[in-house]
Amino acid sequence: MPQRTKRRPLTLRDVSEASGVSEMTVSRVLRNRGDVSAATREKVLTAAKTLGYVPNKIAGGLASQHVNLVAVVIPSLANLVFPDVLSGISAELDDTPLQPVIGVTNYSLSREESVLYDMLSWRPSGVILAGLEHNRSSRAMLEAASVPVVEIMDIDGDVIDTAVGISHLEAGRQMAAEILGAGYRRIGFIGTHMPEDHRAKKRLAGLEEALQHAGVPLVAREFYQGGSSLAKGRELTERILAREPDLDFLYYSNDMIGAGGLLWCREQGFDIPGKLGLAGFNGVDLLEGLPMRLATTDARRVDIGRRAARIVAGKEPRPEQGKLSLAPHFMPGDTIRK
Amino acid sequence: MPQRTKRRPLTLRDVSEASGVSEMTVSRVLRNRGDVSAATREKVLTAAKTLGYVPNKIAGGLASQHVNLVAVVIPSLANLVFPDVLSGISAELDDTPLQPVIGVTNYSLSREESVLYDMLSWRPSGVILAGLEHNRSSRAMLEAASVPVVEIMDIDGDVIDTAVGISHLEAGRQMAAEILGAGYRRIGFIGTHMPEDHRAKKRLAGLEEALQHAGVPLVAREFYQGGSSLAKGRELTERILAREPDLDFLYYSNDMIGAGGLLWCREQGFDIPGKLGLAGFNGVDLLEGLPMRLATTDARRVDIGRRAARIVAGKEPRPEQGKLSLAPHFMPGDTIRK
DNA sequence: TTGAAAGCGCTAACAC
DNA sequence: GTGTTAGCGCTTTCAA
Repeated sequence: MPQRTKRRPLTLRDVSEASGVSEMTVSRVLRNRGDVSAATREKVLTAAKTLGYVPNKIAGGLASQHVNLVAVVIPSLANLVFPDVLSGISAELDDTPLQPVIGVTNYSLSREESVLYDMLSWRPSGVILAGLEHNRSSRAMLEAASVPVVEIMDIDGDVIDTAVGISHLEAGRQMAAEILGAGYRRIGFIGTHMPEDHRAKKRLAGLEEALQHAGVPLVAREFYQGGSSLAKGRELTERILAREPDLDFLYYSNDMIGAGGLLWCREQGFDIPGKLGLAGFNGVDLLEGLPMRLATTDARRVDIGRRAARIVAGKEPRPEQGKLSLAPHFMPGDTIRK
Repeated sequence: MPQRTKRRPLTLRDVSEASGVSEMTVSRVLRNRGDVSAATREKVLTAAKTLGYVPNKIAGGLASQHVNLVAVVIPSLANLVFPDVLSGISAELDDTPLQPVIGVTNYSLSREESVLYDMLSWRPSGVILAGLEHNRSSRAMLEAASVPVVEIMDIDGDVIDTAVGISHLEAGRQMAAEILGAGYRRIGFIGTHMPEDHRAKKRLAGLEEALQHAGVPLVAREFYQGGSSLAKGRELTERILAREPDLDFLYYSNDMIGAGGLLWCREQGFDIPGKLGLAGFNGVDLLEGLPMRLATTDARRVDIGRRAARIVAGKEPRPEQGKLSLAPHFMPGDTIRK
């Protein structure tokens, strides 16, 4: 085994010495800035490659007073929706110098605060974060950061700088219209325990508002804690139907539990969508390939990621009033009567 | 709208002036280093909070010559397995000063190289990256970085510094033993097109080796490109059974396509596990809640994340030979005969 | 087209 | 327990 002395990390100076070109010019070459003759350029590039030099962005960032990072703060990676948002962001950032850095809050506002603090201490060029609900310190930090801040997923509420998302209130209303239009009248809702999930809460509010407007009460609600899974969907569906056997429609707060409910109902021999209609929310890919396609609302996740990234990157202007509202898109699937 | 002058970002100096304490002592307080009297401490903290000061880690990192970041490089976030690995990493890093920074390669070695280059330019304290297959430049960079490098998921191959994972060869052999032990003899394999997926390739090799050893040939293979989904699983299952209708076992390279196959086979009325056995790989949560539990191998994702993080954090020593091998765990489910 | 000087905001090392 | 000094590795600015 070779005696592996702990190398001093390489610096610009090493490349400068190896190439016989000043540090400044080496720096120019490595960043493609300013005019450098082809010959010097070549020398520098060769030297850098030979040495295996990797520039130190810490020093660079300090000197230039800016850093090409975009802080992206989301509640969870386990939730199927966020990878989609991230892929939209990456796609749009790919042809810019900006790079996303992901932080995860686990749906906790205080964790969000500390994640933001850590990320802002790297002085990113922009921030993208999920939701409009943040604690006071987080809002203060974001305002003090004086970089673009884009809140995503939701537009129903107060915006710090810019919001890109759908109206979940509207999504709830839209679903109510579809449910009522299809003739269902005894409707139940299944969702996460509310304090944590502001967007589901807004959808429920939109649903109830529209139902009430039509004189149709929401018959039952069932809430759960923790992550979503097919198993949870089965369990909650069984429970709500045990309590209220004559329900004719179940609106789930996400596709995963909706799919679990769907599988369970089919096994029980329910007539879907004839006697019982079902709908979820998000429009995740997972639904393709289930025995029946669950009705759902496409929450425009990839688009949201893209547009947010475009705004942070300066590819498109900040929308008027700071809100960019995308339209939630109802997808009928096979689990709601035509 | 208030005239919002572009503020100069706050510095230590501002806190120093506001509190009447030297910059150095302010720095000490903010980092909990060295002895500072309770009184000064209080003054500093108050001043910092009032101003809304967020330390500049770029400057800090440059001065201290180190940065509490761990680069985590994975192929994809859409793949259900990586969020699990990441949660293991986070869990173990949570009580250390280290923070994970995620980079995504989209299963491309050249993209891996550029992601590594970018991450190493931040001079992280350690690197965790998926797989043992990297291009020459990537290996060179990692070796030159002189920080702990932990390759995860796989241990069948050459290690740069440390590897934490399971043997996929062994997982394939183990599955072969289970399949043969249950009496299946006409076995097919369904998986991703190989060049991209080294670990699936190793499982297939392990499977074939063990089958061959028992004098049982692998009857059919079906490969696909792109992401995994239930729909893809259905499609491939239909195709392989159209070609080879007398197969009595299907081994899938992951649970998602396995689950799709399972759903399809049930709809076709196949007798599972009687006439046809099925197994996937990974042991993802998704499987709970399907009509039948797919047989699978638990790939120890969370444990892998934890152990890798522990090694990077110095909580546990680098294993001998640089390889930490966890045992893949067969889970029979309901789709293989007892 | 190239180079020299100054300094980004913080912390290590040492003095008091 | 607190302060002073020097300097981390780059880029900005300006001069040549």
